[in-house]
Amino acid sequence: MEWYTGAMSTTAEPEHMEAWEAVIRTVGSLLKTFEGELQDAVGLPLPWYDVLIQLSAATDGRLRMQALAESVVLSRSGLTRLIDRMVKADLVEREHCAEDRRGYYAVLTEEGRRAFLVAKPIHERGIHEHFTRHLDQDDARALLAAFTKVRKGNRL
Amino acid sequence: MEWYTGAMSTTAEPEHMEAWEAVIRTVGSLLKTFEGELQDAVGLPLPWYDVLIQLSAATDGRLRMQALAESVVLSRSGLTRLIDRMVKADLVEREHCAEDRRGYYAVLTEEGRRAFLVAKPIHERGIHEHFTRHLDQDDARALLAAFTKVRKGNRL
DNA sequence: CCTAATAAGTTGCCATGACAATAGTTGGAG
DNA sequence: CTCCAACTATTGTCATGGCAACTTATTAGG
Repeated sequence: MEWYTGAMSTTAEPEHMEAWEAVIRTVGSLLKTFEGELQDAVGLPLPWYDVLIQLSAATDGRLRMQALAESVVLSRSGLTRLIDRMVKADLVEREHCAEDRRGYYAVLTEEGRRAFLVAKPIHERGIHEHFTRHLDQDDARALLAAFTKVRKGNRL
Repeated sequence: MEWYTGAMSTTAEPEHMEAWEAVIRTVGSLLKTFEGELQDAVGLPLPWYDVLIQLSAATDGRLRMQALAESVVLSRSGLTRLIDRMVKADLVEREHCAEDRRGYYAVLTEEGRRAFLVAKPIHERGIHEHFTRHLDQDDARALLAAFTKVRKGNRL
């Protein structure tokens, strides 16, 4: 279907466009803020924290590189280097996969678990302070509903 | 661009945290999609397009580097390099600022205006296809309202 | 005025991430 | 079986962005 050809493309739904604009600018700024807070408080970059979250949520604190890359939304090569750094920092270990010898697991170390437990409340406070504090229950519900629709619509 | 989910909350606002997670995940994927579409169709990276938007919206198609850096959410040095590339591509010119000789304007060239006019409908169609198409008027309004609150609350 | 403090942009240097090519592994078709 | 296509992860190379130092210009204080 082509309802968005011709005149539509030059005057496309100003209210929707405005919403998107507000979303990306705000999210961009918030991410910078959160990155700074985590860095200052625990010396942990946000991508590291994201890996810690994913591994902490996984059974046995381990995930295949593949799965981790998808949940972190980072390229495979990007994740390889990220894990390299975290291994060097003793937060994560690599473990050869027994069933499929092509694969590797990234596994949380004790140090990694500790770092996560320290970082988590700090980051959550940041989210509250800069994001959720400004929203009431209806806002949050509407937001969640809208973004869920978009995700499903794009099969993400 | 980097897209990191917050932790699932154990605190008092699971619905808010969930909303943030949905936002950040969805936005991350959408940005990758839009970047790819723009790149394929016009060979234009998303940050370039963002600069073109800002300059097109400004009077005389010109903005101080400082102002541009803020609206694009990039550090000053980052913007310097971005503008360097766009100058090399003839989309933008630098112009010495008369009132304050420390300053520079980034100014749209004719080529820049044309590139913007080509890219704009493509990008807007992408936004429609992957984002706004899945939202009704109420969703869009709620979204805009919520993110506006957050922005004001953070003085962004 | 003249000097110190501040501001606007740029540059050096480094960290991070993407893309393409590569090595090792698996599994299926003939 | 064997060979080849597909898959997992890593590596080489390069582009991009940030921080801190620096240059040049403006402003404030005495």
